[in-house]
Amino acid sequence: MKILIADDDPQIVRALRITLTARGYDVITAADGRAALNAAIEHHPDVVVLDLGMPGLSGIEVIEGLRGWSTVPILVVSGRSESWDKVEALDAGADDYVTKPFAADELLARIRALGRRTPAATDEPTIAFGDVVVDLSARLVTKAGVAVRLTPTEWRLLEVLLRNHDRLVSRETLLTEVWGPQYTTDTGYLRLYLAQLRKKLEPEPSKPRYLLTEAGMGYRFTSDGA
Amino acid sequence: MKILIADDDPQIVRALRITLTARGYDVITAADGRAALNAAIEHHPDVVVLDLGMPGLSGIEVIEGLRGWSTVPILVVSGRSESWDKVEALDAGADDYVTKPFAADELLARIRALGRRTPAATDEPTIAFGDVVVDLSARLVTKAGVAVRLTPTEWRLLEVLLRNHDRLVSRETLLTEVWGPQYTTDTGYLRLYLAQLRKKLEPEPSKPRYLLTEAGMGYRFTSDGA
DNA sequence: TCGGGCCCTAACGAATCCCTAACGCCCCCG
DNA sequence: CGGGGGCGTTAGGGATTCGTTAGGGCCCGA
Repeated sequence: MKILIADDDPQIVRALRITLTARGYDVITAADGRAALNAAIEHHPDVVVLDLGMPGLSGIEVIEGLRGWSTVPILVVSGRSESWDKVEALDAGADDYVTKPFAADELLARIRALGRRTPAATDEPTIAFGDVVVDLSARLVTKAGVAVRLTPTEWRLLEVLLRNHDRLVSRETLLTEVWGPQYTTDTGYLRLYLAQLRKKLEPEPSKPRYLLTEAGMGYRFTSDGA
Repeated sequence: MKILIADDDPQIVRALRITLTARGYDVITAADGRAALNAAIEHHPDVVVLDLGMPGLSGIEVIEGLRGWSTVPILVVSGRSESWDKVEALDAGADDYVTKPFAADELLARIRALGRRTPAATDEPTIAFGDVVVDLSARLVTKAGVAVRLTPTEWRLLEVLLRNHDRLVSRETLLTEVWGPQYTTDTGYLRLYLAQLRKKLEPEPSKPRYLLTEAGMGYRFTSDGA
C-alpha cells in the first residue's frame, strides 16, 4: 500500500517515512503543493497525508486539485485547530483532519482506517474463452451474450478449473474442492458434471476445446482453444 | 440521508437531532449499544455517530457488531482523548474519532466527509426494467407510470438486489442485509417476499424475467429481461 | 374498540438439483 | 483378435429447494 506524505517539515517527513516503512507501507514524499500533485499523478498513492501549511499552493488548492481527478483518501495534518479550518478542509474534499502535534500511533490508526475504505482492487477479473464470458465475482456466465444457468455444483467445478487455468487439476483436487475430502475416489461425478459443463459452454460439446481431459490424471482448462 | 445517533446523553441527542434535521438529514436515535445495533439493522443508516461511553455493551463491541455485517461509516464520539482509545476504536472498524467536547460544525463537516465516501449507492439515480422505474434516492417505484406501494421489507430486499444488478446475491447476504445477521438460515422469508415483489413488479409473476432464482444459491436481478 | 396493514409461521404441490445405474465408445494391452 | 479399464452419455428416482396460499399476532390510527 502506497502513501504520499506531503509536508515541508523534513523532521516530520523523516519520522513518518521511518514509521510507515517499518510497517510495510510504500512511502512517497513531496515538500510543496505542486510537487504533491505531481507525485499523486505519477504514483497513484492509496492514501495521501497532506500538511496544510506548505509553501506555494494553499492546502485547500491541493485538495481541490486532487479531487478534480482522484478519490484517493486524504488525511490532512495542520497546526491550525480552529473548527473553521477543519470545516473548510473537510468540505473541500479531505477525509480526515488531525492537528499538530499528533500522536504517531493515532495517525497510523487513522491511515489504516482510510486504507480500509479502498477495496477497489479486489474485483476479480472476468475470464473469456470462445463466446463465453465468466465473471467470477458476480457468479455470472454468458455465452454469446445470453446468460447461462449453472447449478451450484457445476459452478463450483468450473470455478476450480478457471482459477487454475492452463494448469492440470488432478481428479482428487477437483473432488476435494467440489464435493469434499471424503469423495476422492468417486470419479463418476467428474465425468457427469464435466459433460454438463461442456454441453452448456463448449461450442462443440463432443469435441472439447477449453475443458480438456487428461486421461488418468484429471482435467485442464485453457482459454486459447486451439 | 439517514443518520443513526447512538448516545445515552439526552442533551447531546436532542441538540444533534435538531441540528441534523435542520440540514435535511433523517435522524434515528438509540440510547444504548443493543438498541444501536437493532436500529442499524432496522433502518440501515448511511452514517452512524456512536458514543463509546454508553451503558450495556462496550463501544468496541458495538463497532464489532456492526462490522460483522455492515460497512456503514462509523464516527465515534468519546470523552476519552488518549491515543490508545482512538487506536482501539479505529482498528475495531471505526472511520473517525472525535473527542468531547466538540464543535458542532466540525462534527457536521466530518459527517459530510463520511457521507461522501459511500458513492456506490448514489451513482445510479434511477433503474428501469420493463415498464417499472425505480428511483433509489427517492425510494419511489412506478409501474407503467403509476406508483407501486412497497412495504419497508419489500423495499429493502429490492434495494439490495438492484444495487447488485446482474450479480448473484447469495441467500445469506440477502438475509443479512434485510433482516439482520442472525437470520441467515431462514430461507422462508426470501421465498415469501420475493413472491410479493414479483407479484407487484413482474409483468408475469409466475414467469419471472427480472427477479431470477438460482436454486441453491440465491437470487439475481437483471434489467435485460430476455 | 375496531379495522387495516405488515410481518411472521406453517404447510402443500411443483420445480430443481444431485446422485445412482447402466450402456456404448475408444484406446491400450494381452 | 478379444478383454478390460477409463471416459462420455443417457435416463430415472430421491432429496432438497422453491413457489404459493392461508392464517394468526402485532402495532397503529380511526
